[in-house]
Amino acid sequence: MSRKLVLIDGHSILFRAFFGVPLTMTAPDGLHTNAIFGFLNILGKVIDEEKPDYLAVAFDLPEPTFRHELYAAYKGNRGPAPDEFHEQTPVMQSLLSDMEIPVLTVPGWEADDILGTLARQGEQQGMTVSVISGDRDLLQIVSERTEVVIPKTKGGQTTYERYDPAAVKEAFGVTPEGFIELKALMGDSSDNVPGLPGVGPKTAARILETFGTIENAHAHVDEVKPKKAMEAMRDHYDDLMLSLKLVTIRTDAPVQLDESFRLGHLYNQNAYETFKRLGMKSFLSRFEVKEGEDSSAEAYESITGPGEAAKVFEAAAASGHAGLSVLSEKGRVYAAALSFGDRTCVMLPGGDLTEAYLLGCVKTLMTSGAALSVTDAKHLLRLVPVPDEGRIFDVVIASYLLDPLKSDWTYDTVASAYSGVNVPSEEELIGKKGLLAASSSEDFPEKVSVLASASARIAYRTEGPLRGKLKDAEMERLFDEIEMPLVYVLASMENTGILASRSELKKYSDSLGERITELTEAIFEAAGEPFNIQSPKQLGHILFEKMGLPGGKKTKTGYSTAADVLEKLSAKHPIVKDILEYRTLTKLKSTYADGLTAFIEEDGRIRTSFKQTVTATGRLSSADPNLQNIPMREELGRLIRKCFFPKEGCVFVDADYSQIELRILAHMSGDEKLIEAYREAKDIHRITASQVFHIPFEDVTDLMRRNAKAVNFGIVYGISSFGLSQGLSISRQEAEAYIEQYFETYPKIKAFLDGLVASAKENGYAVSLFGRRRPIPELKAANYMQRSFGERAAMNSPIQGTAADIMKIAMIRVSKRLREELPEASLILQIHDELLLEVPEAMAEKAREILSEEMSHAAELDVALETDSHIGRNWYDAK
DNA sequence: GTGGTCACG
DNA sequence: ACGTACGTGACCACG
Repeated sequence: MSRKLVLIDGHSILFRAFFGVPLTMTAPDGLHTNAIFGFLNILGKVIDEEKPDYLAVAFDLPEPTFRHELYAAYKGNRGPAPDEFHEQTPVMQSLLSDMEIPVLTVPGWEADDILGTLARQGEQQGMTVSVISGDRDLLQIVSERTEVVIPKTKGGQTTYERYDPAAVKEAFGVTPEGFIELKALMGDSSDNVPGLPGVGPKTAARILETFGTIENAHAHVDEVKPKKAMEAMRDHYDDLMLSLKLVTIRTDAPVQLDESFRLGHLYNQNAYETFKRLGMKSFLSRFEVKEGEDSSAEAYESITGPGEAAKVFEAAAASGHAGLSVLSEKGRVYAAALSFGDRTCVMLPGGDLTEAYLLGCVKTLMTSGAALSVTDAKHLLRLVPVPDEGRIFDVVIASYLLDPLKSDWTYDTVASAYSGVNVPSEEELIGKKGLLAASSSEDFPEKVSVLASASARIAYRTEGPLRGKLKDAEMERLFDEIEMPLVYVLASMENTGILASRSELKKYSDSLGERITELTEAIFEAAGEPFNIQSPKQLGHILFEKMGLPGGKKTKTGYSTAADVLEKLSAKHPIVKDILEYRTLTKLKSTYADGLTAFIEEDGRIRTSFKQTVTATGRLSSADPNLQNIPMREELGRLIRKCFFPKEGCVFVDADYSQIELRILAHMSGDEKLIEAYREAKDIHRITASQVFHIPFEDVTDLMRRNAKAVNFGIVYGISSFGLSQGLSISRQEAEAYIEQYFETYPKIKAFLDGLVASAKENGYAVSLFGRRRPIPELKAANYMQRSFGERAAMNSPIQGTAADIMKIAMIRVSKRLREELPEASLILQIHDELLLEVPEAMAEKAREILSEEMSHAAELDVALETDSHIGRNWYDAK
């Protein structure tokens, strides 16, 4: 069986549906949904009957295409469709996207061209193709492998007119290619094609039957009958040729049929929510699970006694593989669930079954050697810290690796993506405020049981498919050898936390407060009135309207008051400097001094949450609070770091990679000159300046070095002359010259970056050295800005992603070495290229050796990975 | 909830 | 002509 491609002419089907379904149908918000409803009915039927392997829908853009411009003289007589129709088009497109169906629009190209192009590509790839359209305009692309299907609705029954080459011949007396000429002759008023005056379908068919082609008919124009047609052809042949061009569907549109067209999970969580929002209840039955029902967990067994629980845990261990979910908050257990074989068992602590007993069972299971599937391994490991020996598979992390652009993976979204079932989300069950807040409600036991059992069951069920997908995507090792081992490290880091001094933060905050008061008074004085300095709107009004400073407007909402704008104004009026200082100080006070104080727990420590499934590139992120953006660049802010200190008897040991991303670039590009520069182990920015500007190393000025450094940054970010000009405050032309000189000096880097973009365009994703993928859908965008962004991301992601991979490897190895050799030392923070340890003072040097060694050797590249390390009594001194 | 701003790598 | 450097998270104002 060859693969089946179904292509849908979106506008024409939606338009048909609009007139086929009464206009009375609306969403709760009043949006008409009749056309959407009709479209979905047709779509459902098409999928059931055609059983496509690949599916896409093409739409016209509202902009004029070149053909319309070409024939601007002819006024189309297609009456404007009502607003009730137009309002449904974007909603339809977004719903299709939710259903993971590619929606194709290309500026300057009509949907017909997109469909024709994809149909031909499908044929070339050996597929059979069905094009679903509401009209016959597409009949010319019918071939041995491509049919056109036109749905007809009669009395609520949908039937199909199917056209293969024979059916076209039978209905119109011409071949599909001949259909082009037929249409050119007879014209098509709805498409602004004039045709020959006085020539209708009959005459047109007769001419083609007699002469075969228009060209041949023209060659024998005297023989063309009737006379009227003869004269028309003789006098309007040029117009006819234009018509021919106009009606020919092109097959060279800039679209590419690939695996992204494969039919996926139409009825997923996103689509479910959109259907609900649109009030289209009748489609909800297509989802495997209705709201509130949880067939994925089948019926769960409630286990109430310790003996019974122990047996369940034993049975789960004996089965070799189980899904496990332990719901807990602040160390308090609310439920545990186990899913294995066809059983799903839920245990709520209380009565005979104590929390401690349950935790004992969980721990035994985790160290039993059984394979465990979970939806939040880090949470489990924080509750039950076990050494990295078990076989734990976190289905959320696996889902993230497969689609890192979706940053909010949770068990319910994993369920809809990889098991095809829909389960209620945690928020739907217990609300946003957490388990403790929900525990007072009457139906809490049922809700928490559903939550735990669904989570355990989903984990158990989706591990298989996810592992298969990881393997297909060549990310199995990344998952097994980096991401999962890292979870243990992160759990331990989070549990450890970092000490922060309440009193020092208070002192710092108060001193900022005093200065802020002074500045506020000075600013009000200068402005002549009090106002909210923190409101960009009010500030813009004062500066640019009342005080008349030259305000280059920037944002959509009004004047920009961003620091780079204000800095240019700082010479014009003293108030500007005060405002900039006010900004800095209030930021430091509210976000850091006061903000962090609120996170200090009873034992004096702050525990951040390291997020492993958020970034597009594979980096970690830190939240609640974010400890990865503690001030550093300015001295005043940097002082906050003195408020972070190690516990009694300990010191901080800190190490950071030296220009890891540039070194990765040198390695991956294989550029000998850059590699050699690193081998010489000199100041890399200075070397770059010396090589790019052809100046002896010793003669490089600070300005040259600064420029070279900015270029190096730019290269890593995915260079653009505009970006570099911004970064250096120079003209675009100068920036362009720098880039050109840089690429002349390091030709392999240019080739490497070009290759990254080409490869990402071909595959749809960028890849790191360790196989981490980052999809870049923007590369296909018609919009220049979006596409350029995609190209920069294609250059940056492999570099940033590789750096993230290497740091993760280093963390795993450092953690292991410390556990074996310095068990009293703790890894406590990661800041992208930096690690911070808390170490008993006597072992500081040893810890520093381990840290530098493992970071440097986390990957063996063609250039050494060097680190800078420090020891200090607080974070400020350790940097 | 979104946009503007700014802290970090 | 267009108008951005890559990757994050937190706070504030405002509708």
